[in-house]
Amino acid sequence: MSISGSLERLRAANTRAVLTLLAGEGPMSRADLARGTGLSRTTVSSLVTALMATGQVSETTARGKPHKGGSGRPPVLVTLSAPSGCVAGVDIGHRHIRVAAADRTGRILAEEATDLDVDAHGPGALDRAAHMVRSALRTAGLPRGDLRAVGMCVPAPLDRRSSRISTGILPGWRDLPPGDELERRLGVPVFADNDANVGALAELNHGAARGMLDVVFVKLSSGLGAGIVLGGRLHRGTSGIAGEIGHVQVGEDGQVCRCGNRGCLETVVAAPRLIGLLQPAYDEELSTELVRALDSAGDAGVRRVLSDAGRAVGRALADLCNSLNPEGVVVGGSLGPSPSLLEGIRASIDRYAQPDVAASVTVAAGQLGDRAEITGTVALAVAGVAARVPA
Amino acid sequence: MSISGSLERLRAANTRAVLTLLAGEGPMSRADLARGTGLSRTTVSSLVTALMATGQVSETTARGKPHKGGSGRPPVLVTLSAPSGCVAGVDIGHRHIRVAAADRTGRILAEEATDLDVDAHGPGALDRAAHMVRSALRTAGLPRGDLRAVGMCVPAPLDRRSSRISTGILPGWRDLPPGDELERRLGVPVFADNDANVGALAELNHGAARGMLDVVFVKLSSGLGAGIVLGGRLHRGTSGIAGEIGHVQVGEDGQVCRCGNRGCLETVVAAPRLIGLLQPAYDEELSTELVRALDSAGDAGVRRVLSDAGRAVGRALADLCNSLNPEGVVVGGSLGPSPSLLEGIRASIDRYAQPDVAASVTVAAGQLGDRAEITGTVALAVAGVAARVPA
DNA sequence: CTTGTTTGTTCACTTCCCGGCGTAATCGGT
DNA sequence: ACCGATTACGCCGGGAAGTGAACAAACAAG
Repeated sequence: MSISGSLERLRAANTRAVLTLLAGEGPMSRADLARGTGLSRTTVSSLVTALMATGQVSETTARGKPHKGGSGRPPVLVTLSAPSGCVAGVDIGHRHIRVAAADRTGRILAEEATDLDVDAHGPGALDRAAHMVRSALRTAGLPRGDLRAVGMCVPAPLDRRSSRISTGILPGWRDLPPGDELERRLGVPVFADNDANVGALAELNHGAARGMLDVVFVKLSSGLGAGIVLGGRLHRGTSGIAGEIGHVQVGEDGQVCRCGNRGCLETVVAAPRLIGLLQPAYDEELSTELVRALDSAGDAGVRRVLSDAGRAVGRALADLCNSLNPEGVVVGGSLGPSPSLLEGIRASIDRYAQPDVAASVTVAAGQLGDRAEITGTVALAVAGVAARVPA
Repeated sequence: MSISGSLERLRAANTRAVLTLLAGEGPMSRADLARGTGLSRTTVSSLVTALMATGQVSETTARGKPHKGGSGRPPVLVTLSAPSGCVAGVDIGHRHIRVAAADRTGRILAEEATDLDVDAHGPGALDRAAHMVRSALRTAGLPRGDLRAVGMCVPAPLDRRSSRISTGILPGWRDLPPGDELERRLGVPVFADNDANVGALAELNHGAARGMLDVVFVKLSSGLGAGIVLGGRLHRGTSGIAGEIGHVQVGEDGQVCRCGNRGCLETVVAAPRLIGLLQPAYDEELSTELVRALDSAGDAGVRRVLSDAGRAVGRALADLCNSLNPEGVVVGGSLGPSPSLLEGIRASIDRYAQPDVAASVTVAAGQLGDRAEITGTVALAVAGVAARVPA
């Protein structure tokens, strides 16, 4: 009836301490683990033998170097064995679906992508996604039964309470809880979130935001969204729709936005609109990749447009930085790495944010490019599995 | 050499669990404590006897009612004995100093206030504050040696790393770390923070934001600042200067602000400026109190000005709500409770924030009025003492 | 007065962690 | 090649903490 005893919880806590230390630092000796956790060597030994019995860790055959330069018995390194089973990630964009199969450390083993007009109707896209997951598992040589969890993202805010897509941003997805739907199709737990949030998670774990505690990740592509990391954890807000930075109003009489308001920042800086601005001046058909290339090459028109867009985004970010005083701003999405965009953002932050706030924030491009989302969904799935009891 | 053993830490953790439960729920029986903490009655008994030996809790003479309506041995309630020693709070504003002496539960026993031009020079104000603390202790009949810690706030952002006041907002306080200075004068630990932050803490603990996890507390008085609570904890940012909502630019060619920019929101809505707008139309000299009274009485001019100010603030808050998706917005400061101001804020949030964000946020006036800060500084001191080992 | 219920305590037992001792393995010096 | 120094690891006994069962105490209801 009552919760399991405190002593067992203590042991569990110590076990977790050992495992996280091991996860963070890589293979180590028992003695090092003892030093790192503050536990005694005896206890660590006991924990490690228990963990070896359940197969969660194993000893490395390769002997490590003695502790401190000098002599001594060489330690036996104990290493985290890759947990059994696998996970998958599903990145659903406006115009693409991308899936990945990965082991439970987050290493991606197979990947698939399709171009597809996702917006139009949801069920078909979800069928397709489920199919791609199964296919990716096959390519990676993983039996379907090994799948433990799936992470997914959609390019729209997701209400955590109804698990529905908030507001009519994505037509054809009304009243369709994407997580539940995919879960029904695949038969394993699905963790769904917004694309900017998983992007932030990816950059936080493996990208430009590694080690930062307070970071704002902005994603600029078809839309404009932000994933906000505070205290090292994703901030989702009361109803889970935090990060809607794209709907700051920048002009009373601006273009009408899909959200229903007028003059939203998103209508000014979204990639399609920027391309629309530039296209008349170029012969070839522009794409975001081409625009980025032209920017790196120093094309004046592109630089001007991207710099202006950066300034507009930076204006909103400056306000947000004043409020949150973050350590970093990471810019992702298809246009994220453009130098002019970054410069524009930096300039606006320097201009509009408080001097001390501006001085303490780093502005950097995302390191994961268009694979940020899929990396993040995999991380979401890995975290989701780890949160359950390891049984 | 090594850290104290895990077992002792376990007992300490369980003791803390009992204490916090007791602090949250008030006097309870040992059996209830066992149910609440998940520990066994036996363990709780053991912990309680230990706590009674050190005098941290005591049994109430008044017997409680049996657990569930029916019969049974009546429980003997154990209650948190007011911890020995006391704390003090120091609220430093632009034009006043207010101090309070309180017991370690946060109950205020004596209070003093002075009007004083604090901005001009820091050292004098700090001397004065230290003097007032000693005086308040005397009035409360507390020996000076009982003072364990002091919480204080200043009306300016405070850099946590240098513990200095950030930027030249407060002239005469440059390079003067207020916390350290007061600590030197009083000889006990001083925990210093920004006024909006402690206000948020106060409303969170004892006011309008009780029980909320994500709240934005805005303080509108001489300046405009925000204290941001996320996940039930104050968010201070990387360098501790989060919440600078007053320096959102609302007009390129606005008035020059003390922060160095032009057109900051603060220059438009700060109380002195609002009073300056209204004064010409009134015979008597206006004060914030009078303005609030006129607003409640339905004075058209005041309502218009406050409503416009609310809309301006609400505009900035709407953007922040879009980013953070909080549960509540609490408006404090001398003009906080004005109905027109609140209406204006609510209207702007409804207009400019995403519909789902606006729908999930409550806008309310602070409940603590001009005593929010002093309550918060006391809470800061209480928390600061509790964080140390109870020895 | 008896019965039932809830509380709080005592006791025997288990779980867990720690320190010390002994053994294993390697390095550097002679 | 040998020997001390150093580090790593396992085993054993001791101590600390928590738990369940049993028991006395205090009341309400019948």
